[in-house]
Amino acid sequence: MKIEEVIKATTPMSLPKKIILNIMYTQNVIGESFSEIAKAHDLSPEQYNVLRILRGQKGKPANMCVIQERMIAKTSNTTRLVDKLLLKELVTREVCPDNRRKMEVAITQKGLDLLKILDPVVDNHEAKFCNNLTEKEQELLNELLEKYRNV
Amino acid sequence: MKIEEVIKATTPMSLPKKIILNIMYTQNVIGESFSEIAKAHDLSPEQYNVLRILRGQKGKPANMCVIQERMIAKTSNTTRLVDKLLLKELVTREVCPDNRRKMEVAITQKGLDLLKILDPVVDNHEAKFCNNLTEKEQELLNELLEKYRNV
DNA sequence: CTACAATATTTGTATGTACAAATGTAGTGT
DNA sequence: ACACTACATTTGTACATACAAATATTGTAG
Repeated sequence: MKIEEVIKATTPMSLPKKIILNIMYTQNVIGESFSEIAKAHDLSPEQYNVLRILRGQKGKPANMCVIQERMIAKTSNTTRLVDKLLLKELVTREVCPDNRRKMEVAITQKGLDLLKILDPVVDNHEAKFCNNLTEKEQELLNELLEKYRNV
Repeated sequence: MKIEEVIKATTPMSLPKKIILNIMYTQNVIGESFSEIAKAHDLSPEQYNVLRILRGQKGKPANMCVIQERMIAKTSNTTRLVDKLLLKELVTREVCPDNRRKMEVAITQKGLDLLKILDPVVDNHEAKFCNNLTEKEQELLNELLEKYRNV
């Protein structure tokens, strides 16, 4: 469906407006699809995101500001996200011995196991949207998005 | 900046994953930029969205479900969005005489005036991101996004 | 006409987000 | 040592979102 039909526009729109709406709406479609996946395992998308970042640390714990800077939505409240993950025993949180201002957050085995289960589901979710595009088109889309974003 | 640098990825990612993260992150960048614009006029992005939909009605009032289906984020709570706009006297809300289950929401002159002020700012915001792309590339990006989304 | 399903909207509740202020710790200059 | 600034995180508050349940109205089958 074209974006004009999605929002049932009555008058023609400029190309820049169509692109913006298309990106906003596409993100929404992706986000809702991913929400379902995460929710089925009692995670919010942002909680999943934190777990993924912690696994990327390969054993090393991450402190709060490291997590924050690696998140997609930079304005999330990391403290409360980690609180929720703690309750589910998917992460640990300890004061950093070298610098007591910092916290060391690490993923637990239970957290790693959960990610392992989710991996193929997430891969499939990511691949699903690319089904209609050739490899060449995928590369092009990726390049255009980066060019577009870097104002 | 490439998306790998944005999220400071340590290991290489698949193209489908890069595209998804790129769309999510780009939406975030656009959204935060637009939030500032809306906020400067005491509107949330979704409140602006409702006003824009109501103006598109060209005088005809819209009922709640019409507003809902034209919004980008379909899960917003339209009742409470309209509540906020009512308080600012940017819209009116009345029971529909033909069907008392429905509400008729219409934009006021004050609302139209506000949109008029915002129009050039929003146009500029939309155009800004396209600056790096040729007309041809813009068309291509738009087409690829629609192809991508329609799973 | 009555009971029941369908439609349109509102409300309640839990959760998430945005942002400012507060807290606690570390580094720096005097 | 002292005051001061910078840093890292947490907390408070208002607002937004997700989703189920409640309310009110209309349409419909028997």
